[in-house]
Amino acid sequence: MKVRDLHEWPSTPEEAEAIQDRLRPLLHLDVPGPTTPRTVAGLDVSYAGDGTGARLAAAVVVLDATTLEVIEESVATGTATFPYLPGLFAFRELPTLLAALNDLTTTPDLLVCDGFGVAHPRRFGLACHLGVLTDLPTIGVGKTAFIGTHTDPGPRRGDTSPLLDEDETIGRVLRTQHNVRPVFVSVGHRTDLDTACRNVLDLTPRYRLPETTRRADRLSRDALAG
DNA sequence: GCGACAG
DNA sequence: ATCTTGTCGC
Repeated sequence: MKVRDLHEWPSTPEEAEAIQDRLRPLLHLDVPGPTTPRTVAGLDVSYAGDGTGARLAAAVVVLDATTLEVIEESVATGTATFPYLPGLFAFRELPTLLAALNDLTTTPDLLVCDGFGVAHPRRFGLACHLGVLTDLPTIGVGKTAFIGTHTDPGPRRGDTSPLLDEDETIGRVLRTQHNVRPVFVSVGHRTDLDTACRNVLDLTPRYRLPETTRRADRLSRDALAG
């Protein structure tokens, strides 16, 4: 599929933050999202090593949204060119993820990202960045808290509580399985929070994490190994 | 000023 | 993310 060019690349955290601030106005937020996507892609990255220079493998797995069967897979390997800094996490994974997306013959109706969308210090997490670069609907599904405050949602699958930053709703804490630790859902691009949570529930018939990310996680892990 | 801090 | 044994439970 076609991906927007990565024209400039930051060499300092300050430049990275400036890029986020410059791209943020390109987001389409609170527009109706894909309620019944035909295909959904999961993205994930595995690492070998630490800091800059770590080897990494980025995987994209496209599933049929109805049957959850694999339609297409893509993996790319590379080297981290940016250190891990909370809030700038995307700059570590973006180049390799885009390479994997580029090799896709399919154009997914929705991208499910590891991490956050607008639930981010500058409202521009990985899911937002990938959304602007692909112009596809994207959502972020985080496994642990980042920014914002929340109360625990009820114990049943489908229970939610708002993720708040002051008075602003930046995401939703969503229980995907009964009595299982919830996930953090936030919108990235071209969708709304209700649709995003609906999509995540549709992708979690059995496990805590979306089937898309589980598949991508395995694929990226295997790619690093052999 | 001191911690906390997506993956 | 990754380093890591056994263990409890469906």
